[in-house]
Amino acid sequence: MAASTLTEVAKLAGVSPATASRVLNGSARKPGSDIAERVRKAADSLGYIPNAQAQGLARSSSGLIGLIVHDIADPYFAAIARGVQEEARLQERMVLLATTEGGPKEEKDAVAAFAARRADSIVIAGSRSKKDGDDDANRELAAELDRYCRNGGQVAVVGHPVVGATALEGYHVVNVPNEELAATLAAELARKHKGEFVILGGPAGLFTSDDRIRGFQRGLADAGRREAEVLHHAFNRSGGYEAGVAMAQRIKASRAGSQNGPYSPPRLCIFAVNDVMAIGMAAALRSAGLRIPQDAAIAGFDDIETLRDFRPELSTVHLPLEEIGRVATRSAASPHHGQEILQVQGQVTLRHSTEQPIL
Amino acid sequence: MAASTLTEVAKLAGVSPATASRVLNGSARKPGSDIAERVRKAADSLGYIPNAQAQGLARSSSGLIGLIVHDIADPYFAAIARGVQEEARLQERMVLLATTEGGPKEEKDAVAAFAARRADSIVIAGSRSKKDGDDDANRELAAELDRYCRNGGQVAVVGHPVVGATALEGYHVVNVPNEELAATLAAELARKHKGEFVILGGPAGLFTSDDRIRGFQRGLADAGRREAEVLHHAFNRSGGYEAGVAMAQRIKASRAGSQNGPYSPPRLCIFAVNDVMAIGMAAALRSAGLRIPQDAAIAGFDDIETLRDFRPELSTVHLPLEEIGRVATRSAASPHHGQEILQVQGQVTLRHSTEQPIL
DNA sequence: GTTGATTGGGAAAGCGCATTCCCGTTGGGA
DNA sequence: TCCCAACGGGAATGCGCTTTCCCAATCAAC
Repeated sequence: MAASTLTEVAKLAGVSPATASRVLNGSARKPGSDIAERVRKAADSLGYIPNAQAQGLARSSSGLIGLIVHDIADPYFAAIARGVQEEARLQERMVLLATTEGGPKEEKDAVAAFAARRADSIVIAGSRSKKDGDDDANRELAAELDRYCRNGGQVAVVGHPVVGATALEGYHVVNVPNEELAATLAAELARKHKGEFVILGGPAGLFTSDDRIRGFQRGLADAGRREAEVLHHAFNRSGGYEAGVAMAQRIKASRAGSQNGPYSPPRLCIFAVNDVMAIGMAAALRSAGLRIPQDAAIAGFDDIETLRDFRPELSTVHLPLEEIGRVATRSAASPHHGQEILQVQGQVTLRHSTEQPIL
Repeated sequence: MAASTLTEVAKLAGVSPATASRVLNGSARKPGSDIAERVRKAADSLGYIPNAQAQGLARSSSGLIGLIVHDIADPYFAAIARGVQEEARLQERMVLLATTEGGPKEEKDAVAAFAARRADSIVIAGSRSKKDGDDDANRELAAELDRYCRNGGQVAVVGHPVVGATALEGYHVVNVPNEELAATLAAELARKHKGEFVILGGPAGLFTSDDRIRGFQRGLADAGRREAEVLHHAFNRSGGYEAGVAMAQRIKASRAGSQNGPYSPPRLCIFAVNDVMAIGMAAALRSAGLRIPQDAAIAGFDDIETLRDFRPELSTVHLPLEEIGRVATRSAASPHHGQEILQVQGQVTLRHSTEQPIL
């Protein structure tokens, strides 16, 4: 038995398909209550489920929201996805998921796929990047997005405007003040921490990472501190761990070199551009026998919920991730004239991982 | 400018829509190469993107996979979702996401929505439950699933057959040996741990939770140990934390009561039915000043990746979550005659949180 | 050279629904 | 009582695509 159609319902109820449609799928015209009742009963008895594809075709809109993330298992994206999902439910739409591992090529494909499905709006949560060799793909991505917008689609981007987007109509940007927050974090750390700083960044060219690095350096400079060395590693836990292995050796070496004096060399403060990298770093240092914050201070960024139970508690910058997802999705639902820019607030949150060791 | 259509492409290329369709959208019949070339060029110059809704309508299949989870931000579900997503990409399909908070009513709605969108298959990752008052909703869910299957849909369920499902055609069950693994865990713990056991479960009626509780009790019994007390709390971190607050008091009280003797009362071993509950419990105990594993041993279930960096390292049962997602999705893609049952393997993994304190 | 098989393209019929347009009824105002 | 407006329902069209069916042309075989 194939799924029953509107026509079958209409026939059973003894009315025309038009009337059945009006009764069942919220039209402006409301048929008489007796007829409506009959139709509804017929639909019920047949177990009628409207064919969303046909509906979408007819009214050219799909009730779909496309969500683009790097990796749904990354808690950062998972949190945003939850916000998107919540808001989607309010809008009575469904979320279509695409993961891209951060590649512009994959992002372009995802946008095309969403466009093909006539998604009402697209939320891009994954940060864009500008690596060498990505130029072409980025251009294509921008072209694809422009086309999507010209066709009436709405695009909400988290964190950063799309590079090279020419059409402004239909673009919504949820601006995350990465740079400012990183600067504030640097300022606060500089006040308490007198040693050197090292920045553990993602791949060069990744906007989110670059912004946070730039902000942190600026904060250091404003506090009259030297520019920090920058390490580039993968934007995930492994990247942090890998960096941590090297870092541990370095810390130990520098200690060994100054064994003659009564004071150990000044403690390093490591700023990882996101929490999972910070955790990777911390894990590597710990397994090398170093203690945090005694042997090195560590700060992250994002304030991932699952990591709140990590010890020592991680100093970080709180970002309202779910809220970001909600805001992006909401804004994309209400077509705005011209490009819309939304702000969200973050909050520097110092915890135990950057505390002063008690001497 | 609206998105261009197949007809427009055909017109520009000077062929019929039928031919254009055959060229662009993989049909069995391959038009001549010169014509194909012309069509492809036309499509390219117009930036043609096939309308997936129309395609879906015409060939009555959508290229969509519906995924049902309780909460996408829960790392357990996020990991499964990643597996689903990976496999979906291989199948060249997209993932439609629905979150239900575990409510049968919401699950039914999600299934209906997927059916409306003519999803090719549905993966249900969230465990079903059988609480009082859920009976009606569960029946409706089963009915909805049955209908979906009768209409040719494929359903893959993780962990547990759907209660009350009558149609067997189109059902795939990825069987997670929760009970056996919990029993093994209990056996291994019983060998090392001589004190009392307490089980921290989810809400009564939640299958996953109930299975693990039952298995653990069986394991204890087989080892000749007393049945463990069972606590029921929310199936997430807060539930664990809440239970932990009470537990901390209890442990302290029992200590105070036996201050006269030289030995402190035997250490408790707490089995939480999932990792996030275990973490919540651990956090609560810790903030009450208790140490793990010295003051209480804790074990979880699932082996959530993000929690690997938690200290003390959590004893748990490893589940190949991504693999589970992949397997479920793969199996749902290949219509099976009758009900298909798949097995996945878990692995008891003892770590520091249940180690013997050094006396 | 004729016939039958095969190929390659087009015309047309849906897929299931929304919606416009049309027509028959009814109700109210003059 | 008559006319016009408003209403309530149905027929028909089209959304964009796939696919069946049909037809003309080409080819091989006899």
